[in-house]
Amino acid sequence: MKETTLKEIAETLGISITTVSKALKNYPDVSDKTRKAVLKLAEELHFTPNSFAVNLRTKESKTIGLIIPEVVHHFFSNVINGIIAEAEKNGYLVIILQSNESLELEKKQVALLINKRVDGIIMSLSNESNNDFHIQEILQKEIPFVQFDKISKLIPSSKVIINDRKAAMEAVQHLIDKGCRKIAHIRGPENPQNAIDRFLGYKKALENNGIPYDSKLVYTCKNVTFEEGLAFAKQISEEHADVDGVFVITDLVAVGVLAYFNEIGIEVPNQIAVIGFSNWFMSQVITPKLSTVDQPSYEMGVQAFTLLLEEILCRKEGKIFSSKTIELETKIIERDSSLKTQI
Amino acid sequence: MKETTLKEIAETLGISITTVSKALKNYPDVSDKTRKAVLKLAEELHFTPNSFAVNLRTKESKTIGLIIPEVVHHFFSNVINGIIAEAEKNGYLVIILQSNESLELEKKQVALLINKRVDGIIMSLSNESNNDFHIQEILQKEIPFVQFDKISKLIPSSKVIINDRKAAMEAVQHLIDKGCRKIAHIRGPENPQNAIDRFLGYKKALENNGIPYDSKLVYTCKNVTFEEGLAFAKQISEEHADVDGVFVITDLVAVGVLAYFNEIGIEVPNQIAVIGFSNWFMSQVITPKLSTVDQPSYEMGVQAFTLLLEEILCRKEGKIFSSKTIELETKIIERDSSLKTQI
DNA sequence: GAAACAACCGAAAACGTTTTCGATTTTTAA
DNA sequence: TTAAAAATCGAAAACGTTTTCGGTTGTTTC
Repeated sequence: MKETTLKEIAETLGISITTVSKALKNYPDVSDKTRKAVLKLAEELHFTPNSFAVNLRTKESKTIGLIIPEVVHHFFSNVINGIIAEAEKNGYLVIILQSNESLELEKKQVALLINKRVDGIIMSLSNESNNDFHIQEILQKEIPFVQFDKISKLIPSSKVIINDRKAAMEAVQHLIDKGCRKIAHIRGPENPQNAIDRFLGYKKALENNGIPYDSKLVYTCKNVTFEEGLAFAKQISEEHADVDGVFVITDLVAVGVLAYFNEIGIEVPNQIAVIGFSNWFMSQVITPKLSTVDQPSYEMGVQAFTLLLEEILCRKEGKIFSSKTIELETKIIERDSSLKTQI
Repeated sequence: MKETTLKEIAETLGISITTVSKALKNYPDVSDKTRKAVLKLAEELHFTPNSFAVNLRTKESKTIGLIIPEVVHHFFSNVINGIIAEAEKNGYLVIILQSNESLELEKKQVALLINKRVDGIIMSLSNESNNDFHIQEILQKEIPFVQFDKISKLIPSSKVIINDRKAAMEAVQHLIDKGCRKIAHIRGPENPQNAIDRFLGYKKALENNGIPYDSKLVYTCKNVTFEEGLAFAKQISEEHADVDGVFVITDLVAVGVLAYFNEIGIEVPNQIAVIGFSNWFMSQVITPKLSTVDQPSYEMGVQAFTLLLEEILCRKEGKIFSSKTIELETKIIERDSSLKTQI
């Protein structure tokens, strides 16, 4: 089960290790004759360079790390998909870790990746996270770093984002256009920038249309789950019988809202219209089909890796790197849950 | 940005690299005094061993590879979750690759992982795959290897599976118990063992109940998608108006079936009952709620890694390894789509 | 025929760690 | 006091690759 090495090839061919290595890497100072011989033998013996040795020598592993809050999540698994695909296309492999929305864990994961000496890190912050020490360490060690989705503006790095504020504004405007006048908002936790931005977009849309903002109509998720959707839908229907529209932080929660409304016989969309966010697959198969905001998740993954690779290559050449932010387009998906037939 | 090395510590302390290394690894032949000094300085300089060098020297990377057909899939992302969690608990990281159900790609991914010299590989085969050369290579190089979910019985390796035949039989029996007498089956592709086994379970259940098997009632998916669910539901309703139950290979397809039946006004479950497989999250939020077979996906991931680790450790000690198969329990989840109120 | 040049090759260092084995010092036993 | 045993240390090899730099041929030019 011995792996073939340069040394073996060199010895059977009666030449030096150096020449073998150069032949395989197409250095100009090796004759065609020996190059051919080396290539032939290498092929026969199924030679592949020992990546451990290559890593040590070149100080790079062609591996990147990805930290996300949760793998089992339609949005994130799509992003993973994009990152893996683009990474592979460029000869990189991806190590995936989960923070489970815990700052504690997130710190540990970062430490693990730094220890592994990955060539770069892509990350969506956990809810509690901000510009903490573990992030500082990444930056200070000049490890290429890209944030996406849940980012912190305080962290100077490349970012791939959407315009959450604008997208939320459009979503709420859509509800208003369909005739809603008293719109509740189920928002995400306090901390993450995108929860804040979506909330601001909600407020702005109301303002644009001369609808007074009422903080009692805003409900704040803690864990952003289906169950919270159920619970808040109950609260809304009990506390504000005249609400005629709900804008929900993400589809998973919105589906909970629909489930509750279905159960107690509140008619969606005519009595209360609902719009979600992210365009999860399930939103098109539930009844009524959920209107939502489409987020280009796969594309976000692709772009995140692309930015990371730029930084990796730039730093490798010793140049100073200046970070970039890419903002991708979102799109309102109109489905049944917001299409009131009567006003 | 220089990383601290053993050499640095050795020089500032005026001792040898050997001693520093031994002190850090608690070798017995270093005095308490020097050990303390080394530990203290290492702490101060934030020393962490260069993993590239460690890999080269120890010939292991504490990294495993995972190849699955598709990340964006409720079942697989749950398995990923279990594998990552258990791996991390044991000091291993996970590289994830997708085969996209393509044998071609799968071969490439295996080659990549072998090249990276991962310590082991966990894999769910693509539909086209069988005991091909790339798998042979894994076994022949004695790389620890575990199959799960879509396995090939021809490949001698550890496996984590469910009893698909039994589970399918129970699912169909459930339909029969609820009053179904003419049951269609939407099955998976020809090749994969679990599609075959579920089909056999379907047949067996009919036989057990004296219901004649009719091959015209069996529809075969190619890509196992929502859209195929829609299409086959249409076919079933048009070709066999008297079908009163459908057993579907997996929830994603079953949801397509429900969507079509909902659309054209076929009443589920009273007119046609439906049961799926895998217990996807979405099956509990659609209308009617989908009855299904619960598969312990997270646990499968945990067990898969556990088996892999066993093999890694066993081989490390040079012992010969004998593979194991773990079969996990499934459970029928009764929901609305199969609970006929009239027969 | 000498000088200049090109073409080809290899020795050796380096990457940073782990581990064997022999050397030295210190302690214990007699 | 001396011999044996224990405690402590370090030199060196090894893992397999990449790359620099100098050396040896052979070829061209005047």
